[in-house]
Amino acid sequence: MHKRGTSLSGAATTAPHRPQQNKLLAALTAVELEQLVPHLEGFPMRLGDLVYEPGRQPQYAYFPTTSIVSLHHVTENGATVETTGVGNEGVVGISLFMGGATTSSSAVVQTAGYAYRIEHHTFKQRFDRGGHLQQVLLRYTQAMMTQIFQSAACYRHHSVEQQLSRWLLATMDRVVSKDLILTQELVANMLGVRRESITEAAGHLQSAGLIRYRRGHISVLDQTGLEARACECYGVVKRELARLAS
Amino acid sequence: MHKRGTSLSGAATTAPHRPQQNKLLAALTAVELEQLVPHLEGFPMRLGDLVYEPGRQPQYAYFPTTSIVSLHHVTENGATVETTGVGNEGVVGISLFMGGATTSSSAVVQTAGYAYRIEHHTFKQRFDRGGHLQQVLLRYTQAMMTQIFQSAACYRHHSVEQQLSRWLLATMDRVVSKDLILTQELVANMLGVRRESITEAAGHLQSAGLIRYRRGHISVLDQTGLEARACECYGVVKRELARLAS
DNA sequence: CCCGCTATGTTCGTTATCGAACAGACTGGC
DNA sequence: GCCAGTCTGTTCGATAACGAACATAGCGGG
Repeated sequence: MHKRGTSLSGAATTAPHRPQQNKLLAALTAVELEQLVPHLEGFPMRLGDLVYEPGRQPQYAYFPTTSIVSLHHVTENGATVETTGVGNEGVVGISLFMGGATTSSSAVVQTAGYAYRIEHHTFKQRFDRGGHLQQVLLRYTQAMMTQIFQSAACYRHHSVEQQLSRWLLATMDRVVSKDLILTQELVANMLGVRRESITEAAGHLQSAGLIRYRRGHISVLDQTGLEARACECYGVVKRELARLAS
Repeated sequence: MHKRGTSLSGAATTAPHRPQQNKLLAALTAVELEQLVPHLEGFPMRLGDLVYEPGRQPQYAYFPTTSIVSLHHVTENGATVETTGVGNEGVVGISLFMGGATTSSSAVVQTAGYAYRIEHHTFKQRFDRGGHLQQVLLRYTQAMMTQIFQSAACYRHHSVEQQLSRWLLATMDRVVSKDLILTQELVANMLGVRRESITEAAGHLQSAGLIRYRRGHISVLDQTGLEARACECYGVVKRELARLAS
């Protein structure tokens, strides 16, 4: 009586995660995706997990769906900066198909969630076939480069408060919830500034009514207002990502 | 005995410019290079020439031989930073094969000299054939990303004097002469700092006997000493370029 | 050979960020 | 319900880089 639905409908409604939640995978043709799916392994990403270590050959590429991974650069004396964040719009593991084997960056899970991962040989193999998959990946790589260009300019010329605003907005765009789970210390490491500078900047944004935060949480209250405080970098990167994704 | 070589050796010694002076072209197989040569056009690069304009579709890719091109990012209020320099180790026009069409950067000739250029359709076509050319270009792209990662960290964490040292060393590596033709104003734009800051830093380096400069010229006197003053970024990028070029 | 342009030098006060040190407050686990 | 550990708030002085204004000096074209 009930339950006459084929297994498909049941599966579709109950499946909590699908590869298509990642925009790069979603951009593939049906055929390509189908061929790739057997090699994709759902993988939980826990906050703080070290996905890539600089100088080591990575074994997998990761397509985040609900998680966010942060790519970092660490200087000799331990100071860090985020070079890019990767959410469901991208992939972690560019170097696997670019040919360099190792990366100079480390990759850390910044927001817990899910990702699909693929073994590096298979990944490279599929990339080398050319076609749409290659095109999608290269375009994304270029979008990533734009992000880094912009970040470099931003680090040089914009204030901590502007950068914080920008970073919060960019992170919001990658998650569903309006509540980000992270400490000020963590954000400080992302932006490569002191924790106190974040406290101060966040204080300003809060008294302006743009965000609200408590121990370990930050919520954006007024996205538009925050955009006005942020530097142009946010908009530039967002538009470029949209342009290259189309 | 020796010289049993034919006309080839003669041509090699008299030709003032050869595509092989560019390391990427030199890394190609003989066959690939031969197929590419008919499409390569020798091209003089004059100081200050605007090679690429942000947002415009470039018509050529450029393989510098003796020239240096600087990729810039310009912020809304006109402030600039160099994101990468491209000399004979690279190519200007990544976006042509990455698929994004336009670039967000502008490219300016920083040191006059020579380059070989190739029309963008042909370039893309050759790239899409895969093979060694593609591999070489992608590897270079990755090296370029490393440079930008490092620059971002550098802009955040290192002093103007360190950055100036680094930049001078990197530039020296790309030219034959020990005498760089550039003003302090120009260098300031590269590093995204005030001209006065460069005057000050250069003054220090000069009194330490590491460099010598006069109106429009800077010469490096003590490369090793300069490396000691520079931040790690110089060495990191140099090693990575070497690694990925091999 | 001189004039004007442009590059460099120098000064001043101002600002953002740093670095260190410590106080207070929240939260999760027992 | 308490305690330990961690996160946040606040202070202080130090410093690097900024912004503007002006002085000097070298170079190249007429």
